Amino acid sequence: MRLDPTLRSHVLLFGLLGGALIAGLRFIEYRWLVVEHSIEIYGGLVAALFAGVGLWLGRRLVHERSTVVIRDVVREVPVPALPAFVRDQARVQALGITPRELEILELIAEGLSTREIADRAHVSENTVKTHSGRVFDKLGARRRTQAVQRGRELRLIP
Amino acid sequence: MRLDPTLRSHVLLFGLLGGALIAGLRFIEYRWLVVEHSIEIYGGLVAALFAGVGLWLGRRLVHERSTVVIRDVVREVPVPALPAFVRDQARVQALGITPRELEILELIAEGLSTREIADRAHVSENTVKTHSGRVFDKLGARRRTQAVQRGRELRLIP
DNA sequence: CGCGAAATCACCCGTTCGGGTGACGACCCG
DNA sequence: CGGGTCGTCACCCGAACGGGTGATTTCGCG
Repeated sequence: MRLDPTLRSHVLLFGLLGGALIAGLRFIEYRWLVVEHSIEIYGGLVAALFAGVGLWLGRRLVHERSTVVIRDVVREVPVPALPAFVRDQARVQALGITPRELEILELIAEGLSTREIADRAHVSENTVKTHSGRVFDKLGARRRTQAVQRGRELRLIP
Repeated sequence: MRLDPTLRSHVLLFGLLGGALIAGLRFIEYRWLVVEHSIEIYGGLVAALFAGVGLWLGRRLVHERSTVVIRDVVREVPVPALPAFVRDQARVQALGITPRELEILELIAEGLSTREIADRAHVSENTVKTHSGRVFDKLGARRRTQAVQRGRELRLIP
């Protein structure tokens, strides 16, 4: 199992935080204890600090970034991590949608034309049209956009 | 400014946590300090505990609940927080997309046909076509589905 | 083996879409 | 007042789409 860059950076982050924690604790220990400060203040500070770190990490973990290109301008935009889309397999079967049909539906949702889908899926345009026609039928959709809409709300596609 | 129930419960939660913290600290102080334990262990425990609490809270805050009705049974289910869609107004302006165009884009995203959009917006089909054409242009899209795709990833539409 | 489901491709035909151009009124701003 | 933006509508035309029918191949299952 490989570590992707993001995960690795998180691990690295934790390591650094651990190191900083140890160092910080030692420092605080010497500084504060010798001047007879209350253990409560010390504990409270540490607690607040780490609650904050936890909060920050929590938000960080559920956010992603993605690059988009518009008019030849590449930019990186924060995107709310749609928490790991899970297909409603039960509904797929209930509607009798085949894997290939689902695949074509996904490509449609990506905004591709029939020709582009045909190229990407290595089939003829006619084949794409039959697949899409069938999936429209099963979804009760009359248009591509409607099929995509339905597909989303039925959790068939992300 | 009114406090909605969710926010109020969060405030309450924080209050309780605060109380528990104080009590816990006192308890630990007496228990541990008298037996001459290391301040580092104590601090580490508190830190870990509150990092955990922070993490938990962080995840909690970005999740919503919504009521759904399935076969006449109302139940409250956790929902992967679609963090209350907020339109990227800056990008709307940057792309020079007008309110009307945005409106038509939304209706397209709902899977409506040109005719249906015309009816819903109380304008002629031709008008819808000019609006959609313009918005396609500004989004660099060639198809409805592509426009919807771009609109979503740019946070122009939900 | 034969049946059915899935995938593939073809052809036709009517509708919808996208793209281009032009035009007109309302409104705001300098 | 004149220019700019926005919204509205029209017409045209080629490309894309959807809907229907039919046909072939492959594959698993009984």
